[in-house]
Amino acid sequence: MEEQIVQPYHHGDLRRVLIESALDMLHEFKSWQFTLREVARRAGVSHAAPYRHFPDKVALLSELAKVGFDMLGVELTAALLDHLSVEEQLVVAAKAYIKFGNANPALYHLMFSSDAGEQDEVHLNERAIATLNVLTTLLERGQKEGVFKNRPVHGNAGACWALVHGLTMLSMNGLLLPEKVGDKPIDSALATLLEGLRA
Amino acid sequence: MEEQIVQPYHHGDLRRVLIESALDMLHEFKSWQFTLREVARRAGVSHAAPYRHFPDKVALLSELAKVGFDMLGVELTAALLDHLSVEEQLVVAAKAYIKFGNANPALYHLMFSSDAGEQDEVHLNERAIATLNVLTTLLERGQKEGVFKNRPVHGNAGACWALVHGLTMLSMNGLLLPEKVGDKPIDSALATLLEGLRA
DNA sequence: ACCTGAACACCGTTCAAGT
DNA sequence: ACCTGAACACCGTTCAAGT
Repeated sequence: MEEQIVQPYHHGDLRRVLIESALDMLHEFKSWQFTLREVARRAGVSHAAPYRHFPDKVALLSELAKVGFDMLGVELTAALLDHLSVEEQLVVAAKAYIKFGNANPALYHLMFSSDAGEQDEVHLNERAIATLNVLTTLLERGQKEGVFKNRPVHGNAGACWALVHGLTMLSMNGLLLPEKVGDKPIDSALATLLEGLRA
Repeated sequence: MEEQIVQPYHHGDLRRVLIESALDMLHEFKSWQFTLREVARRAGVSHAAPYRHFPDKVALLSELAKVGFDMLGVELTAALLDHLSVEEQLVVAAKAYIKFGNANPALYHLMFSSDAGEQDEVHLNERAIATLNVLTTLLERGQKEGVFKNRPVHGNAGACWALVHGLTMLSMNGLLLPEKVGDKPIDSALATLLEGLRA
C-alpha cells in the first residue's frame, strides 16, 4: 500500500548534498541567517548527521567560502577571451567579478567574513590569493606589451583587487546610486584605474 | 551588613549603556558572535530589558552601524590637516580609514553587512554617503586647484571609496601579505590611484 | 562507517507581572 | 514608563544507540 520511496539509511553522498543545500540557502537569504539544522532539513537528514562530515558549523561555512572562491575563479577565467586586449580583459574580468558578487551576495559576504577556523584559514587564503594571481598575470602581460607602466606588479594587482572588491561590496549594498556617484560609477572607476596603470 | 551598592530599578540611561556594552563586545570578538543576551548581561540588566529600547536585535545592530559611520567620519575629518596638499590629504584620509577598519574589524564588518531593516537602511545609507562626501569634497578641491583631471567627481569619489574600502577589507582579512602583494601594498595602491586622478 | 533521537546549554522574542 | 521572570520555539553540539 505504501508507495513512498524510502531513503536508504546511508545517504552515500551526504557531504556534497549538504554543500549544495547550503549554497541554495545562501541564495535565498542573508548569510547570518544560515542554520546548520536547516541545511540538514533540506538534505532530508537528521540535524546531527552533518557532524559526521564537518566538525562544526564554521567548518561547513569555510568550505562554502572555498567553493565560492573556486566559482569566482571559473567566472574570471571564462571572461578572459583571447581576442581582447589586456585593458579590455582587465575591464571584462572586473565586471565578471562584480557580477558574481551581486549574483551571490550572501556567499560573497561569507568569503570575506573570515569565519574560518585557524587551519582552514590557510587554505581559504590560498584560494583568495588565486584570485589575486589572475590579476597579477594580466598586469604582467600588460607590462610586457608596454601598455602598462613598469611598476612592482604585486602592488598594482593589490590595487586592482581592492578596487574591484570595493566596487563589488558597495554595489551589493546599493551604495553606488547614480544620483550620488555618477551615471556609470563602475565604468568610470575602472577608467580611472586604467589611467593610473597606463604607461 | 550588606555593603553592596544596589542598582536602581530604573536604569535611567540604559539605551546608551546597551550601545556601549555592544561596542565593547565588538572589540572582543567577531560580529557574528554578537548576542543580545550577552549585551544585557554586561549592562547588568535582564535579557528582556533591551526590548524596551530596541524593537529587535537587528535594530540594535543597525544603530551600532550608524554609530560606526559617525566614528569613522570623525576620524576622517580629524585627519584632514590644513597645511597638507590635496593629494596628501587624500592619502592621509585613506590611511585613517584603513586604520579605523583594522582597529574595529567587527564593527566595520557590521557597517557593510546590511543587516539593517527596511526603514533603518535609509538612515544607514545616509551615513555611508557622508563618508563618500568627504572624498567628493577633496576631489572637487583638487580639480579647482588644477591638480586633478576634470572628470565627473562623483565617479572618481566612488572609485576612491571603493579602493579604500577594498584595501581596508583585504588588510583586515590579512590578505595584503608583503610576500604576495609587495612591500607597501597600501602606499603603492594609493600612488596608482593618484596617477589616475592627476591632471 | 554512517545516521538517529534524546539531551544540554544556549539564543531571540513575548508577555504577564512587578516597581 | 521601565524592568523582571517564566515561557516558547528555536539553535549548535554531544552521545548513546541503532543500521
